[in-house]
Amino acid sequence: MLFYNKKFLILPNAESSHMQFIIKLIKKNGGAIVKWAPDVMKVIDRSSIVLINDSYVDSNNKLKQYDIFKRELRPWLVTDWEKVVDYRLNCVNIKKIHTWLDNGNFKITSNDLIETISVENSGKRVLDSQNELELSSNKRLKQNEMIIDNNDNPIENKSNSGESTNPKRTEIKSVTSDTNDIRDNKFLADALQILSKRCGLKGEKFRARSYQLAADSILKAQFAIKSGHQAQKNMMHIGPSISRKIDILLKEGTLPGLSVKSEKDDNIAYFMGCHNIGIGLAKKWELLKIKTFKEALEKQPTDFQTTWPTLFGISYYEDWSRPIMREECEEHLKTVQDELRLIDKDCKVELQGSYRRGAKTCGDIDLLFYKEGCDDIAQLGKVIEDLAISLYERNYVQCFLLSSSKIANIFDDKINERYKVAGIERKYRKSNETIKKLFLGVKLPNRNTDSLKLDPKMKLKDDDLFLSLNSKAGESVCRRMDFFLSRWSELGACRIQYTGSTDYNRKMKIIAMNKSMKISPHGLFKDDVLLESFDERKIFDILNIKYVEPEQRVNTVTLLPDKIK
DNA sequence: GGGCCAATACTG
DNA sequence: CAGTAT
DNA sequence: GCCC
Repeated sequence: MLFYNKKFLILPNAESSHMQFIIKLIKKNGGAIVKWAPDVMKVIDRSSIVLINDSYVDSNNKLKQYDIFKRELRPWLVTDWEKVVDYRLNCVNIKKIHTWLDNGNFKITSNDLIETISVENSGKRVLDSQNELELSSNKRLKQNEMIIDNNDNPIENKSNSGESTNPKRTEIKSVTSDTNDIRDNKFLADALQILSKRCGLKGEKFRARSYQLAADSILKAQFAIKSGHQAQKNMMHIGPSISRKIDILLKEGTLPGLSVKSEKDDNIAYFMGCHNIGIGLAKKWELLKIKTFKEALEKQPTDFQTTWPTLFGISYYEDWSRPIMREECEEHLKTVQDELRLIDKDCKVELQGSYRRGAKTCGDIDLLFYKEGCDDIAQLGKVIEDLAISLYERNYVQCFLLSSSKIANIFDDKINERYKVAGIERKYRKSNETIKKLFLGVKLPNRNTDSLKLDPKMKLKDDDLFLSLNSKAGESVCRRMDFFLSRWSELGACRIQYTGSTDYNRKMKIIAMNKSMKISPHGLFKDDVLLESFDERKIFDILNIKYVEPEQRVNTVTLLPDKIK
């Protein structure tokens, strides 16, 4: 067992078939492959070995073609790569595997070590493990954890007599692992996630959700999964079908057709990457053999003639799928705050969404506006409308995705310009007078962005570039910003809603339902009687959920009770 | 077999 | 109402 | 696809 007790990471990715071959060699000789996933830094240590693809190593054992190397890294993992550099982990050419095997001797000399260059001098970055990394875009996949007091579950609700111990807890401990590694669970979860995505593209959203929930509970499992039966017995969201698939995955290492990519799925995914294009339109266009937005405009102009936000969705397709560093979010907040002070000095604004959950990168910027003592949404609506218009005139707001008659007055020109470029007729629709929220595209003035690379899957096709307003290298990137309003009396409920995550909110709502209550941004209700809406903590209290800070309200890997059987 | 989070805004 | 968004 |  040449590689016994050794952990290997493969970079920039381990997806090629040659890499699969090497992985098999390593495993056969007792080594462990660390999956290059968002939580990778929790798994590896200083003795871990980083194997770098030969194509990126030159004859002097230095990294070469660094740009391409970085591009091959999943974009949301670039910061983890920086940590590899910071930690000075041992990096060697992956070819060394063969040398070691040939010599029957595992040894790294200083000559073998690859020189890693420092990536960015962002000295303020903290090496904590509590980071949340998210994909951008509105249809993002998330995999994280949420902590809800486990004294709340339907079973206890039915018989809320004696205090019960949690049988699941002890059971987990008794199933402790043997030879398998808990980290191998990640492999199963990854496979299920691919299936989830695939179902999502087909529009089978509940099936997709099932796979996602199954993947999440596998990720949170405290023991190594050794069989489908074991998983089904001990965990939520794993039924007969997924149980069978787990067995196949454990035995064969893959599932039939798992890695087969379909062009159809790719096309649908391409369209759905655009704001305002959902599964319905995407499928329709795919059915019509449409491959690009250009073709869609030609063949289906009616799908655009009133929905001008779609045109901006195409125009900013790439910019809007780039992750945003949280530091940039803070700059945006400041910009908005400065302008807000001029319009209504009593109105307050704060960041919500993934920023408030402590994410290092965010998909968009969610801002919540409120004013002490003010429950008048119409009044607040006017404030954010004026605010957005001022910011538009100052060239900070680039576009609106919701409108009002007042906004239409100043913004119609830009809409018409887009229609002209798109080459289709616009059909007008009447605008509303009042506003309750706004969706915007915004840009910081002359800011040299951005260390965060665009996911190659999110590139506009060449045929669609004629509509692009995306930033070029070195230019400021357009970001999606949402304005939401809260009545003063409902601030707590609103903060819960807009802080999320979506999955956290879902579970919270299920808990409320199980107590015959309901929760919305307007508050926590029982029989339509308001129980609480102002105080975030009180809402948690009444629901009998332990209050957790936003950082812990990330999704799915939950402390809700597991299946009790 | 029915439901899978709730509420709200906007359009065809 | 169905679809897309938050 | 899973849960009730």
